Amino acid sequence: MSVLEILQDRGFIEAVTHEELLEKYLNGKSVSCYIGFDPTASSLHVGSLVCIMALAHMQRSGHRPIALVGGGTGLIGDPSGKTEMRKVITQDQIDENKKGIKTQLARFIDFNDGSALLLDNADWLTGLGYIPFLRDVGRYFSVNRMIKAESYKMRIDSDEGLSFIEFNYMLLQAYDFMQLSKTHDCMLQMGGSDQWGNIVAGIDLIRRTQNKTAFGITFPLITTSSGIKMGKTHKGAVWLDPERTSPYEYYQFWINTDDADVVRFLLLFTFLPVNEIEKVKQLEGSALNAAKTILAFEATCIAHGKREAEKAFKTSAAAFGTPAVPPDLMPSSCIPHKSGAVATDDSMPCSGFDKNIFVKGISAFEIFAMTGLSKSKSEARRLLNQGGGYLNGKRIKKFDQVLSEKDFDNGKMLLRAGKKRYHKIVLE
RNA sequence: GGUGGGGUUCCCGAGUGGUCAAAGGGAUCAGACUGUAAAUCUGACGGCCAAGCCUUCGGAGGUUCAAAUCCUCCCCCCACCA
Repeated sequence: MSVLEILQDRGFIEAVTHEELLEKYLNGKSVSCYIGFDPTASSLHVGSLVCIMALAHMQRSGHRPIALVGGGTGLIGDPSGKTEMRKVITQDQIDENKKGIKTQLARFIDFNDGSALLLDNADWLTGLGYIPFLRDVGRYFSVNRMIKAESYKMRIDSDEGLSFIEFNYMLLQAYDFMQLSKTHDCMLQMGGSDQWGNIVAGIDLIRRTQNKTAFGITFPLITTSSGIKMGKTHKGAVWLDPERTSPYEYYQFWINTDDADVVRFLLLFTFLPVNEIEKVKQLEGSALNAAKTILAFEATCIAHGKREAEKAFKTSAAAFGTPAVPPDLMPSSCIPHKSGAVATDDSMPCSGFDKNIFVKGISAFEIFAMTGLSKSKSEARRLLNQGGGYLNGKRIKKFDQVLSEKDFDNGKMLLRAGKKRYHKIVLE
């Protein structure tokens, strides 16, 4: 089965250029393909996961993925599909962010022995001379066509407008593609659907300058079925960096997937065989929870490793009850299928507090603010007043209920905000 | 450079001297219902030593008993013209 079919079956494909030729190109031999990553943040998040998984599939099919960090273009900011101008960031920040990105990509893609590459377009962009660039590259771009491009439309029409520096972004990305085609024989660029314009621009440039055919694939923008952009929660983005989003939170993010999204997400965000995932379609109602558990486990496993996935699984079992995962449901998953998994709370968010605080006694709302379950004391009061605070599973009746040593069991105390957010307190 | 229009709480967006911590919507959070689902309903939604106090309406001053609202200067954005 070809990669293209795999990607197709799994729902990665939004659009491709010259499909038949591409199919041939990919089947003939091992080729290179690239996706650009924006280094404006020090960590990738769930929103980039489709791209990352696509590269991983490419690698699994014997091709060589190239992750291109936009160290050069990051100094500009891609306006495609954006309503606002991107903040321009400094070189130092970019260098810093690049490191983080590589570490995270390495969990999904094997960079050993050149089987995948991480490149930075700063290497060839920052030294470009303006006049030569205009002459060699700029001449091939029609402004008439650019201003009609869908990706610029939003900005052209908006009040904010589009600055010239941003307008150039397309040329630079096209130049990247051309550069990679020359230096790494990389004739395939992939990206989110907002990248279509930029990708096609690169393909055109390669055709005009080298008379060669290059290819492009775009992925759909993944939204949840409620129409929200994938990967956002009350805390903001869901990061791939375990320091920013702990494996437990990551697991929780996935297990809270909408019913309607489970199959789609299993296909996109796990490597489980398509035919096994197909069976999930027959599940209804609460039976889907088992599928969500597998989704969460697999996704966590890929991003953070099996150990962390198991810890998150057990911790969730301790908090929410052990889920029944039928053995015949997606048997390829390495989730503990058999029941009897031990529920522990290893990876539950936890803080240690000085014992004296509880010897004296402390108001519940203060503790909620201190643990971060609530952002401020006001918020904590509100939460508790509305009956959203729980101590060891029992609702806290008054916002200033005093917590003391008596409330500890075996040296620990379990707080909960709302239905899902737990926090463990231990004495130091 | 000229002329006109703008910058409001997470976002959109009302508000043009007191009744404004600021309408409405979205997002978010909690409660009920549930399956750690969706939808729905209810409530909350700046901070704090909490029936009170403090800080917010681009920035800095000023007028006034009282300003997001009036005046002055500055910064930024947009449109049209050059």
